[in-house]
Amino acid sequence: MDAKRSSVWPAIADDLLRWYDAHRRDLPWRARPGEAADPYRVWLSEVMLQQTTVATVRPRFAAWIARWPDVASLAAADEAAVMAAWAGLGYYARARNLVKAARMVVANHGGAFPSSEAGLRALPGLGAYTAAAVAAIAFGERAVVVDTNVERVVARLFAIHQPLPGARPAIRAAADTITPDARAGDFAQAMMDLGSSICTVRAPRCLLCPIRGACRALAEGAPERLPTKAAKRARPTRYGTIFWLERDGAVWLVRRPEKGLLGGMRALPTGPWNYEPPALADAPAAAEWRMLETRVRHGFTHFEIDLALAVARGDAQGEGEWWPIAELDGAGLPTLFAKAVVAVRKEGVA
DNA sequence: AACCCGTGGGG
DNA sequence: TCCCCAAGGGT
Repeated sequence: MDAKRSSVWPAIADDLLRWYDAHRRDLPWRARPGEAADPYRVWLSEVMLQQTTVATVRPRFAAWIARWPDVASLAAADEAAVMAAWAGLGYYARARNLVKAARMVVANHGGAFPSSEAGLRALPGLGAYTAAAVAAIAFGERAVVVDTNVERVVARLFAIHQPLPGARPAIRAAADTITPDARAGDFAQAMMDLGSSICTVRAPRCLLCPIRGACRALAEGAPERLPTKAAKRARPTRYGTIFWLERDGAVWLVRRPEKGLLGGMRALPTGPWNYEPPALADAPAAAEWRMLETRVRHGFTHFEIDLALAVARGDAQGEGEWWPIAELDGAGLPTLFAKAVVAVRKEGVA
């Protein structure tokens, strides 16, 4: 580890920080200039922003802070309530790890976040990026912060043509050479602001870029072609059945297994998800199931699912809970099942 | 080292 | 419509 190495290209950091001082975005989790950052807010925002857009996170961050304003309150929270509060944000392991990490901070660190990159990296849900980002932004440590924005900016700045993900080590090494000792957090956020507003994926606004003079990809003439990426695999379609079992104005909900897809989330029962057309296997009850006309299609990262909707009235078997249909909005269902609820409300159970 | 893990918006 | 993408992490 060479955590205290100064940048090789100080002029790049200087130009970028000057630009940042004039154009920085005003974001709810960002401390005002001169104010101390709150590690809890920095951490929470970084986790929410993992693979998730600023526009999506903005309102969710505010609601979360209103409910759990500090680590101690989150550590004391009921995990099911936390999972429900995360519903719709996706990548639900983030919510499970949020609770685990908060409890570790309280139990093992006296309620204060570790300030070193290595200490942060030991908490669940903090990988290389997030640990570096929190160390830099919340604690001012010099850390090499590489997210997808920084990858793009650096790949262009140094004209790294090797495809991702193979290019990651080279990109990180290059990022290290421009990371300054001072204002590490501002530098990281400046790189991300630059990537999101100037050095964009499709049509970079190079005329507005504060470091265009140093950009080798611009000199080569086609910065928008970098970074290059390995080809992606096709997304297969799977099929399955969602079961809507109703009794006395309530519907039968289950909790999905902790690990795997939508892990730990409240859900409608489903059968197995196969590459064949759906059947009534694994129904939560022996009842007179009726198939609705509407089907639910939903895309995940690596496959698409096409689900039939089976509805019935009757008693349930196994583990689960009756949930008042009128209060389903508060159940914290992932989007896939929220779509099913809309479909059932439209067609009715009869 | 691949693969798994959600969702909503933009072009 | 369809594809790509976003302040990635875990295994």
